[in-house]
Amino acid sequence: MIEAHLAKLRKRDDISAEEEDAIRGAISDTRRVGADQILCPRGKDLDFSTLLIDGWAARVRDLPNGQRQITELHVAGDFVDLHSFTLKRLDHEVAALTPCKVAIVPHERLRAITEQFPHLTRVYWFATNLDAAIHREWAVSLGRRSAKAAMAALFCELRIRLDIIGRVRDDSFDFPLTQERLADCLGMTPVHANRMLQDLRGAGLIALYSRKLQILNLKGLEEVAGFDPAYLYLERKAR
Amino acid sequence: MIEAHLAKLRKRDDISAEEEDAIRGAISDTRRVGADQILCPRGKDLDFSTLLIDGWAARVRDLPNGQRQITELHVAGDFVDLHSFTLKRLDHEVAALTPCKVAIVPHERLRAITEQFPHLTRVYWFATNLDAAIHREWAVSLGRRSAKAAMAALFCELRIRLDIIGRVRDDSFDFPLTQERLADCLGMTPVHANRMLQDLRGAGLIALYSRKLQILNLKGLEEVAGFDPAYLYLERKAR
DNA sequence: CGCGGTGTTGAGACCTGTCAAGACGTGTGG
DNA sequence: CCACACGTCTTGACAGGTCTCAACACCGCG
Repeated sequence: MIEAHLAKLRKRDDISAEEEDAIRGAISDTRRVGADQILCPRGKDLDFSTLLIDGWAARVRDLPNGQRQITELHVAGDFVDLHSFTLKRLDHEVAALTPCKVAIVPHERLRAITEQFPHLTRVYWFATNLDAAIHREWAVSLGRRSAKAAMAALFCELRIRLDIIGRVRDDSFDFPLTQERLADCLGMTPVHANRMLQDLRGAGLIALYSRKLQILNLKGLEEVAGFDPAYLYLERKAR
Repeated sequence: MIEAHLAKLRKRDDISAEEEDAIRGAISDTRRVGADQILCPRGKDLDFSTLLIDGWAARVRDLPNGQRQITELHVAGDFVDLHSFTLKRLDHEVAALTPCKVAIVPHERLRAITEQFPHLTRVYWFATNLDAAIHREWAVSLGRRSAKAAMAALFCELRIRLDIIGRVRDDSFDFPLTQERLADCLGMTPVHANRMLQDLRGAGLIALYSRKLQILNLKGLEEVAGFDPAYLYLERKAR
């Protein structure tokens, strides 16, 4: 059930059998949440974190004027609000983009991990730092990449992250976002997202139909994006 | 010497005398770095982290085409690359914007803290999560705020962060960035940054001359920005 | 006094947003 | 089985925000 999570961790460091047991033991419960439901509310005091077992979720910031910015996408294996363990409350919502299955991990059990498993603590600390690295890359896209390049970069990132959890086949994977939500990731309007998508399709780089994304020319896509996966920290090291 | 750092930590949680000693003991060395020098290189394996004692620094991502995006500004008291402790290398540079004084903290001593001081570990984990929250807010600015609002939001953020370390007087503080670097924070061109600055000045919201920023109408500035300081986690809580 | 970095201003081009209409596709109910 | 409704995708025309290029002003410093 937490295979994707373990795969993600073990991509970057060794996790001992004892640590794996500690992780499994930290889960108190499992839940299902419908699409468009709020997984983690903004602002409220939280006493547990949420591990995404299956489905897609997003960190969402709603603005006073009705606009929204998605600051990160989450897929199976991601601890969508591990940072709430030290922050105690979130500055954003986490929303389910599809029906999701999640595991609940009480903060008291995370706290116990920090008392008893220093290495596992560092591994989870690393995981939140990886989220921050993804945020920085998105800032680069939002600030300095053209709309087309930003979209290409997002697709390159997702291909790697999904590949780690075994959800990519021949550079193809499920991509359940509507164009409107894709636009919310990239800080543009849905209309413009649509046009950029057409550009990428027209250039023979991708195909995206019925929520399946196929990368037809990975090298070309990475070139358009100016993509460098260094920020995903794909090397296995003692943390 | 690390008063600013302690003030920042104690704004969000209690730090015991013993923990304070551990922090002081973790510093191996102190250095001075000139303006425009690189404090922390990108990509290289690092075995120490850098605590900013005095001066301004920035996390910088350089793009192939010569553009740059600053993803966070750092002021005295900030651990500019605490995240390198678990990441082992950085996906960005940290550059000195002014002459800086820094303290060096070897990763082995941080590791010892994670083995011996679980609470202090959580406090530092929190600190990196706070950086991530700032990244998210910048993503909102870059993606969804107008150029003028984004600039206003940055000034609002800096006022609070600098106030925590006692560097604000009557809503005025040193602001040593050139307009070009300000533009690099906001993902715009220097010319446009200049015009937006004029807008804010013209509206009587701020004055910025000879590297001093004075906020003349804080309420108005916050309104223009749509500013909500929730993401700065200004409440003191057991982490 | 001259120089280089920085700040300011203008005109025009370009990218992206806005508004609006229509196409497509899927599920529902008659 | 068809008609319809709704969400989503697509397209066009135009507006507006931001960028580009260029020139000039300002200022601290050697």
